Amino acid sequence: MESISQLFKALGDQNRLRVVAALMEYDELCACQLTELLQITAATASRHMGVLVACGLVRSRKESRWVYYRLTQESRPLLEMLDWLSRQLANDATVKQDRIKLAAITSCDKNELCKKYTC
Amino acid sequence: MESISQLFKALGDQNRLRVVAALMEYDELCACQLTELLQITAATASRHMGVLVACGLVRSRKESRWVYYRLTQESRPLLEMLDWLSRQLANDATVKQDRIKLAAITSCDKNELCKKYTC
DNA sequence: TGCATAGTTAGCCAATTAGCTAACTATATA
DNA sequence: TATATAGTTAGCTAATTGGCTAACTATGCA
Repeated sequence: MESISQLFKALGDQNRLRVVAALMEYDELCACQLTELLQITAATASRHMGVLVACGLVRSRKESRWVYYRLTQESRPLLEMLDWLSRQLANDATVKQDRIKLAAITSCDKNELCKKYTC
Repeated sequence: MESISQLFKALGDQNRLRVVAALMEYDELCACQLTELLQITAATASRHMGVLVACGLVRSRKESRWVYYRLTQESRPLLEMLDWLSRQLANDATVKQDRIKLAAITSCDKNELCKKYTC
C-alpha cells in the first residue's frame, strides 16, 4: 500500500510526469537535459529525480560529472503502468511540445549542452 | 496532462486508495460506511470523496439523508487503472484488514449503522 | 593546486494537503 | 414546528511539497 501510494504521489506532479514521458521516448537522458526540458533549476530537477528513483520508476548511473537517468522497466506492474501512461499521454499537448524541445536538446553535443544549460 | 496528474494525486493518499479498494469489492458504499472504515471524521471522509469524485473515479447519489458512492467505471483508461490497482492490492495487508472490517460494516442495518457510526 | 563544472543536499518560503472542529444544508421525526 | 441526523463546507493547524538560493561533493582542466 505504501509503495503504491508513493508511486502515485510521484506521478502526481506534472514535471515528473513530463520526465517519465520523456524517458519513455529516449533510452536515457542526462540530468542537464531534463533540467533544460523542465526549465527549472538543477537543484529542483535533482530533487524530482530523487522522488522518481525512490519509487522505483527510474534509476541513475554516473559517468564522470554526468548523471544519466532511465526508466527501470524491471517489474511487471511498473511496465504495465508505463504502458497505460504511454497511451494516455500519446496525444497530450504538453508532451507534444516536449518532444520538439527534446529533439533540439538531444541533438546538442553533450559538452556543449551541459555548458549551455546548467544554471 | 492535468487530469492525469489529478488522478495520480487522488490515488496518492492511502485513505483514498483504501476507499477505491473497498469500492472495487462492493458495488456501492454509504458515506457513513466509508467514514467508519477509515476511522476519520465524516468531514474528512467527505473531503476525500470529493477528491475522488472530482478526478472522475467515483460518483455519488443521494437517497434522503444518505449519500452513496460507487466507482464510475465509464471510461476505458480508468477501468484499466482500476484493473491494475486491483492486481497490486489483491494481497495487500491493509486491504485484507479492510475486507474484514467491511464485512462487519456492511452487515449492519443501515439505520443502525448510521446511528452508530456518525461522528 | 586552484578554479571550473555538474549534480546533490540543506534550508527557506509559499502553496497545498490531511487532520480536526464548527457551522451549515438537507432530510426525517416527534 | 423544533429537534435530530447525515453529510458538506469553511476555517484552523501541522505536515508536506515544489520552487528557489547557497553550500557542498565529485570530477575535470589549466
